[in-house]
Amino acid sequence: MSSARAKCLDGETCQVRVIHLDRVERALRETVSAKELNRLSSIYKVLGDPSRLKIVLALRKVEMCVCDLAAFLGLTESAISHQLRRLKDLALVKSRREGQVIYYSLDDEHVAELLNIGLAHVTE
Amino acid sequence: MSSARAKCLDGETCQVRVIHLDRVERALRETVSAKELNRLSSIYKVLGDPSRLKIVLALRKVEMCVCDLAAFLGLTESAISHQLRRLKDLALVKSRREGQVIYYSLDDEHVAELLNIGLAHVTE
DNA sequence: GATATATTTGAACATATGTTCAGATACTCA
DNA sequence: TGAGTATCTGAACATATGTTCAAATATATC
Repeated sequence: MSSARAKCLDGETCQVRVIHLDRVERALRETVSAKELNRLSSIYKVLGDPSRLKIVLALRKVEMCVCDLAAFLGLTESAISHQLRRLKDLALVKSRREGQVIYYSLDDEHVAELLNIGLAHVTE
Repeated sequence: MSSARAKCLDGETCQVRVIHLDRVERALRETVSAKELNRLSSIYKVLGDPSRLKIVLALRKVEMCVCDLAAFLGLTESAISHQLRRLKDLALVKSRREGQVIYYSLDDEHVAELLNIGLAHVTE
């Protein structure tokens, strides 16, 4: 239970204060891969902006085009387009073209589920 | 299906291009309250930082103190403390004191669930 | 009470982020 | 093909963010 010196993550010895070396080592053993961690944090981060969150919450109900979303949010169509691209890059949103109009909607049910869990946590 | 002029959100007439006025109006009707939207985006945002996400993922398994987490993440104890405060402010994390040591853990099952849904989405 | 330890705080810095503006694309329909 | 419309792009700006450093608290132990 007393303080101890531990090895750094990179293996070199350094001065790191640790109280529960066993817990730290266990956490290090059970850590998710850096790739998964970054992908997951990117997903949360992209939902962490009020504008983008408002976009995906709206798309939960009905697919919309850029100018609809711009009117809904009160933002520039350019701003919406930028945000939609970020959402699309992370596969949270997908698009389909119909004539001149591009319709956006949630990519799959996982995204809706992620939003619903969050909403339940907030509205209860 | 053709373009139209719509009223602004504040009721004043302004020049906003809209293709599907019905969808925009429906979205406006079904929008979540600003308070809930902000709270939800704050929760996602706080999980959107890799360091904080790593912290809560670790706390999912075992409670840890500041210096343990600092060793685990390879960050300053001060940095960890700052991040833990943000997590605590949003009620994602709770703490209890035992002697000189303050132990941190996830606040409730909702948080773990939110993380598990995300992880499932990423690791599948 | 005084000392030691664990944690917190506030200021400061560099970096990242969201939005806007102006202009470029992509596609459609006549 | 050419005009018209919807969307996208890149640069620029102001603001927000994460980390560190130095110093302050708070608690426990002697």
